[in-house]
Amino acid sequence: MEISVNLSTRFPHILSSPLPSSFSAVSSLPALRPSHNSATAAKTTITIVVKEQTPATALISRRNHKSNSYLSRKSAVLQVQQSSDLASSLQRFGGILKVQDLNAILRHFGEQNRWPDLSQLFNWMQQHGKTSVSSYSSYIKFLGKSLKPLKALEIYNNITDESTKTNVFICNSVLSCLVRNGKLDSGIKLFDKMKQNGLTPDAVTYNTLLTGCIKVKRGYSKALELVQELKHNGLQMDSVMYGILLAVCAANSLHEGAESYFNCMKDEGHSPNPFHYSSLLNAYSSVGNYEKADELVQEMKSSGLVPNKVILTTLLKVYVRGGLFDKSRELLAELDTLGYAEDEMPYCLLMDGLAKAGRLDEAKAVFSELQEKSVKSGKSPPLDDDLFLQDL
DNA sequence: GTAGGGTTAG
Repeated sequence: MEISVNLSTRFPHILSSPLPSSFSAVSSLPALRPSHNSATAAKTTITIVVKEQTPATALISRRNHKSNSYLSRKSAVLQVQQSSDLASSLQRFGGILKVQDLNAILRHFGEQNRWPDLSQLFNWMQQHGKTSVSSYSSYIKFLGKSLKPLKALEIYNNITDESTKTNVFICNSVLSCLVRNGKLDSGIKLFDKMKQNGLTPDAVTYNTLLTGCIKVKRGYSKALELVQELKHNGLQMDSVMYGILLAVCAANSLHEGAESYFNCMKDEGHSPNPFHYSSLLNAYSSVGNYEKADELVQEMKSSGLVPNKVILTTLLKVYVRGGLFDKSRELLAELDTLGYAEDEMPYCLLMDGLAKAGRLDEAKAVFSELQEKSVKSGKSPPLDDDLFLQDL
């Protein structure tokens, strides 16, 4: 079938109107671009060949339409991401961007640590009603990364919709933000409120809070309470959870507890990874139990894992704590050979142990060795949990 | 079309 259309009037209208869905246009639309020279344009007759739609061509048509729309949105996403003037580019492209596109830009800003752009975009999205659960969970996560837990709480507290406020992704994101910034007590208090409001916590929720127990006073007992609660809620311990618990035990010098979790984990069929091994080793270091440490490293090798820098440094710590200074020096030499002694940590471990044992000359000798090499150092201390409780 | 993970020093 072939029809002729006389485009004598109202070009823009014709061009902006979609063809009936039962037809697919074969002609090239750019040829229809209206001319400002109305004298010539008015006489233009264009032949459009149309074919009856079959299910197959209908599918292709939909795909092309979807693809074109996707491409233009994708282009707009890039324009906004690369724009030096976010406000004007949002004004220009914001209209065609879907919430998922804006979320992608939001994540991009977050991954690039572009904090001012991140907040500006989120504000725009809120003002234009273009947010979803994902927008909140991403934005709050990045507020945590940029050390702005108060801002995250403000965003969360301003959510009025009940189901959004108890959405597990958003709740986990807020709790993670607090824990990441050293606010475990505030996090646990907020967690209780969230449950009262209807949150059903999942394994991620508990792992998030358990992580906060590692570097905190009374962390072990808090962790035990959380474990009891998650089991009561029918959730199961997983490999990650065991990893966190081992770290909690190690941080509290509880080598028996660590051993017990390690064995439980294996009994339940989880294979320990280097993180599990290093935490248990670290727990052994608190009592200088080098026999068990050596045994564990052997077991690790037998399972096919190669001891890495952290494992060997932790083993050094065990030897030092156990007073095995000759063995320690041998291991330090091995670390050096492997290129694992480029920072000051292993030297500090050995010097500290020697000094505490009153072997100052030997400690000084290690210090001289350290000075001869170009070693690196540096790490900032974490933040304190201060006035957060009163905000909750 | 979103959230979470554990390791080494003082």
